[in-house]
Amino acid sequence: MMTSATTDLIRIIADPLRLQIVTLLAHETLCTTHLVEETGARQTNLSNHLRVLREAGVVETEPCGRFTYYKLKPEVIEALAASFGELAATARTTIETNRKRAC
Amino acid sequence: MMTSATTDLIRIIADPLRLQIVTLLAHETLCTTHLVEETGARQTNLSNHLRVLREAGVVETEPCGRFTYYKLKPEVIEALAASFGELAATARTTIETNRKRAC
DNA sequence: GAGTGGTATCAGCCACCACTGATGTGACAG
DNA sequence: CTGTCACATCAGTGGTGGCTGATACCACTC
Repeated sequence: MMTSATTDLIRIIADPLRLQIVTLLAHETLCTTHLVEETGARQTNLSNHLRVLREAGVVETEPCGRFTYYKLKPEVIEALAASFGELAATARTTIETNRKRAC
Repeated sequence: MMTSATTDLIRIIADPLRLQIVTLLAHETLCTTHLVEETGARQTNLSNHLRVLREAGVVETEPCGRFTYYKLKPEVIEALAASFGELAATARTTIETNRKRAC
């Protein structure tokens, strides 16, 4: 099933910059400075998006002196992957059995 | 890897109504009339979204007299699931090995 | 043919949201 | 304490995109 929490999550991840952030964080835990370098976006802009990701529970912050490390929470992406996997399996069955509603 | 085609796909699926359409079509091949009943959206609105999904290669149309059946292409959702699965695996490894870039 | 029902297209409106500049806060170095 | 750097917050703006009503198109029935 696709819960409404999952739907919200997809909307949040669907933004190009946020998806780029998530992809970068999947490979390496980074702080804002690194993300500014990697994405080329302004610090303010990034901070806004990171706030959205934080409030959605996609990333966690870890203060380190003046820096703030952002780490991606794997279970969130795993849940997303599972939802899509389930949806794909359902779609596959529907096509293979030609399940169709009569008009 | 997340190709740019995949990112576009996510943006397209992220819309609430389109995600609802995709979920419905995953379970059963339907025509526009059914989708109007199920979603409660206007026919015009649905037709617009279906156009987007069609042009993105997410769904296929199958004319049947006056009706038009819409069927979801499983391989598209499977590709999406695979991308997220890969991303989740990478994120899991990053967390477990505490991979982190120094400031 | 005329009428009806299913669907697509078009043009306009409006709301949301991404981006920005300015500013505030908090931590370190000198 | 002062300056600097990393980061967050705020208010304003602009553009994209979703929704709508009107309309056109096509297939079927009579």
